[in-house]
Amino acid sequence: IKTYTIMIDVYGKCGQLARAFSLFYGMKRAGPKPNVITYNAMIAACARNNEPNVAYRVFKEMQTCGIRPDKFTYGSLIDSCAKGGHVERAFHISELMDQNGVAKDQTIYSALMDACGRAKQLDRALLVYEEMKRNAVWPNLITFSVLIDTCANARQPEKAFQLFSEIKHWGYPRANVVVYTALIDACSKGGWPERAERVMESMVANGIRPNEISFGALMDGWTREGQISRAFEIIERMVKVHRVLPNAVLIGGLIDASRRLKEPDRAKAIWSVVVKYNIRPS
RNA sequence: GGAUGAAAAUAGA
Repeated sequence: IKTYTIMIDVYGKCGQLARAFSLFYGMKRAGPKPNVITYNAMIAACARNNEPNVAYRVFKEMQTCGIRPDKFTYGSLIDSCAKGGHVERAFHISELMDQNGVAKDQTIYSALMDACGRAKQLDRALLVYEEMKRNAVWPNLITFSVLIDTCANARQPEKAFQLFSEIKHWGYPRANVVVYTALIDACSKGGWPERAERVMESMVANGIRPNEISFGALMDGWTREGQISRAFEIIERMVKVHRVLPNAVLIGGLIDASRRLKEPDRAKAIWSVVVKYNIRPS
C-alpha cells in the first residue's frame, strides 16, 4: 500500500493526474484498500493539478468508505480551493474542521490565508491571522510570506512592511528569501520600485541571497513604472554582482513590458540577452 | 526514524 501511495503522489507531482487515478481505482478494485494516507495523496494530487471539484469528490468518497479525514486531508482540500479561487469553499472546509474537532495548525491557516490572498481579500486574510493567534498557533515564516504576498495582490505595500516588521517579535532573527521576495513584490506591485530596491539591499546586508525570482519581482516594479532600461540594468547587475543568471521568466517580463509600453524596438536588445546568457526559450 | 497537506517574479490557459 505504501508503494501505491508513493506512486500516486509522484504521478500527482508530475502533472499526471489521470495515471494517479488509474492506480487509485485499480487498487480499489483489486489491490490493497486505500487508507487515509492514500486518499490524502490523491486529494493533494487533485489540488496540485487544479481540480478542486475532483478533490472534493474524493473527499466525499473517502467518507463513504468510512475513512476519517485528518488534518492532511483538510489541508489539501483547502489548498485545492485556494488554487482554484474558491475562497468561500475554503472557509466552509475550515468550519468542517471545527465541527469535527480537527485542530487547525500553521499549515491549515497558511492555506486559508493563501485562499484569501489569491482572491485579493487582505482584510479577510488578516482576520484569519487574528484567529490563528487567538488559538495560540505560532506564525512561521510561511505565514508571513503568505500574508505579505496577500498585501502584494491587494496592492497594500504599507501593510506588507507592517507585517514584515512583526517577524522579529515572533522569535525569528531574520526573514528568508521567500519573505523578502514577497516584500519586494509588494513594493513593485504597489508602485514603489525604489523601496523594492532598498528591500533588496537590506536582504543582501542580512546575508540572504536574492535568487532569480527576487530579481524578477524587482524588475517587474520598474517595468510597471515604464522604465524598461532599469530592467536591463537589473539583469546586468544580477549576473555581475550577485552571480545569478537570468531565466526565461525574466525575458518574458521584458517582452511583455515592451509590448505594454509599445516599445517594439526593444526586441533586438531582448534577444541579445537571450543569446548572451544562453537562455532556453519557453 | 521509510508513503500524504501551506508561501515568492512575467505572460498565458
